[in-house]
Amino acid sequence: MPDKLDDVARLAGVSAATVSRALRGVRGVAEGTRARVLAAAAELGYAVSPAASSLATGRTGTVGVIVPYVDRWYFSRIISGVERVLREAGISLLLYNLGDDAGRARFFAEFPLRRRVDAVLVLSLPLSEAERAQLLSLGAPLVTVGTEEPGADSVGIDDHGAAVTAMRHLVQLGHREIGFIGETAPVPLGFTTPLRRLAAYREVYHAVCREDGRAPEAGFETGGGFTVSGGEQAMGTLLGLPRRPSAVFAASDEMAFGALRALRRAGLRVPHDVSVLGFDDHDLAGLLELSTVAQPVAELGEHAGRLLLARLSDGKILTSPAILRTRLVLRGSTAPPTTR
Amino acid sequence: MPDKLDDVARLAGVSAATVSRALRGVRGVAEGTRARVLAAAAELGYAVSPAASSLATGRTGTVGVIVPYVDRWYFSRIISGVERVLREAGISLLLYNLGDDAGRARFFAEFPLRRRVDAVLVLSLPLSEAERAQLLSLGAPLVTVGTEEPGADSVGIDDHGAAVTAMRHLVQLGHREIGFIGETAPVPLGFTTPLRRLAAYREVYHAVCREDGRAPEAGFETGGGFTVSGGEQAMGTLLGLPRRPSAVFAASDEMAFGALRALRRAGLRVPHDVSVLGFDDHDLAGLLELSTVAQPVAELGEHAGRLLLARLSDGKILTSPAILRTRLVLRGSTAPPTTR
DNA sequence: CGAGTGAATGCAAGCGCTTGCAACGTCGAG
DNA sequence: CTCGACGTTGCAAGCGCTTGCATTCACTCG
Repeated sequence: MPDKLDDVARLAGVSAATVSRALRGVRGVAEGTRARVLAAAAELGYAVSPAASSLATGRTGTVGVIVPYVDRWYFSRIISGVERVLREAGISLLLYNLGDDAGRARFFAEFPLRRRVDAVLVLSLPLSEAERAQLLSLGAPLVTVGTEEPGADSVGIDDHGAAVTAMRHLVQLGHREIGFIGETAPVPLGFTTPLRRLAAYREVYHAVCREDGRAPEAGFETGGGFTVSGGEQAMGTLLGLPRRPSAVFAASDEMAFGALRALRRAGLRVPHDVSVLGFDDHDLAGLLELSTVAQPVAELGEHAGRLLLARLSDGKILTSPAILRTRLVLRGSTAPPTTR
Repeated sequence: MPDKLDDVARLAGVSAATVSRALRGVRGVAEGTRARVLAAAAELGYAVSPAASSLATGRTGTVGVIVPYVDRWYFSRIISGVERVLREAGISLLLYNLGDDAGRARFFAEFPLRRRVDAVLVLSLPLSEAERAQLLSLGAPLVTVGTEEPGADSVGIDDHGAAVTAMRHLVQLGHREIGFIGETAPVPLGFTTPLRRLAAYREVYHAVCREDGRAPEAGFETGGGFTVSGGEQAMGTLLGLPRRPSAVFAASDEMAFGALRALRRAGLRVPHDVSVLGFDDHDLAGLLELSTVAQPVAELGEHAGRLLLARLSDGKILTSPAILRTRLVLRGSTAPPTTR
């Protein structure tokens, strides 16, 4: 039984319509009246009912954020960034965590954000034709981070370019035998980021092999599931190979951490025996002296938030995706190979 | 212009009232009718408008989750756990990130969840009298994780007991000079968890000092802000002390990680020169061979989710908080002190 | 001085659902 | 055969806002 618009109206001595207008700052209300209304509202501690307002206007003051995982470093940072800018704009954030293919299927089947949000943000998730259509059918702006979708604004980094730079660094150090830890097909949830990093790896590694006049080692491409333990296993696989790589490029720092562990357990020293290069610049990368590709994760989130706000107010969609800069951070895990 | 209840009603050849009842599974609708309605709704891809429904019933199908940070390991895991169980129950999660005191003040001033949620979950945040009153004034169930509040259900761990166990482990190994890395007053956002762990530290450490007939080193209590870099600095402080501790108990793994780094930089070996014990069992604790107190973070979140659902359906509040078990995980960062 | 103008305000009709109550069979019991 | 009970369904009144349109009023201008 909280107060309603009418209570405020009565207290301020005006009609409900005027209160509504005054509270929302709509023009057409005399200054004095507005002040009186505001005072009355403050006195009663009144706040409009989002449900009623939403029913009347069709707007919800809420955006839906769809994430594959919330408890991974990358995603939690992005969410944090988005949340910050939305909160400052007075917009609430409805969080939907997919988790896996089943969760994803359920989400799109039930589609809980129907009529619940004014805009949607999708993180790192390439959409199927049907999913995109479904999302767009909401008639709400769609923004993506890390993927590009027709009809959506997007922010991201140049995954391919960044990975090529990373690989070139290893090559320049003198490495010719470079392993990769990423994701093996089928990639969970259809992520394309791992594929882009893999493609960059291949491009550089295969070029090196061509120069050396030999075939690329097929076994050098391993999957680590973007987790520490996955990375550890993948490194184990790499170490079991007849021809061992002298350097490893991991598509995420967390996998690189796992690789470091596997190496340590195997009694190998980094970077003396094997160089390791990661991707992300995770909080702990510095701690572990991991060389890596830094990407501005918090900024990605904030930028996405700003894109949402922009789309919410003017609705225009940017023609090209915003690409944020990455940079190679060299620490102690990469060095020239030692001849063995 | 999505379909509305009436469209479904027309298609099914019944009244809107019947559709409403059929869709929600309310008793009092003939089986055949219900089937027809469901079919019609499916055919149109109809879904009720949450706003309208909420306006009519007063329920929102949403719970608000208030967190101090989303991008810290502990919180992101909890959120993930909560989200999972809520999602399975078809409930949406509105996320509010406080960030700092200013954000907290703003949150309670604007109080955006007023009339937006059916229940509220507060993570790790001790509430002021006023804040608690404000939250309870929503008339919605309140659940907390990591704190206890009158009028709220809660889940947590036995921080004090767990920390005492951790400290005793160090003592049993033979350590008498034990440093602490936690939070120094004023604790940000008024967290009490750091204080409980500090109290446990003192209890054990002071007892040891009494046995040895000497005064506790005041400088042994340092603050690391629950971050890696904070932990690193704190360890630096500890190392600068005239009498250096032979073991350090960090109130979080992330601070322990920082401590490890400071030690490595100082050229000291763990556990040979200094033992380090953390708290959390962070994903990377294994990687760094950190001995720690494991707490079931995901379970805390899931339990909180279940508590919310229970409160949402029957409204009864548990008399006592649920305490989940912790356990000491011994890895390679703790060992008996070496006489120097 | 009257008509015209524009700003400020109020009226009332929705927005799309839920739900108490009435209406309408149908059926079994008396 | 009548009546009451019961299971189904529909009616219509909200739920608390927003907003197009009408109204009122104070001015300005010719």
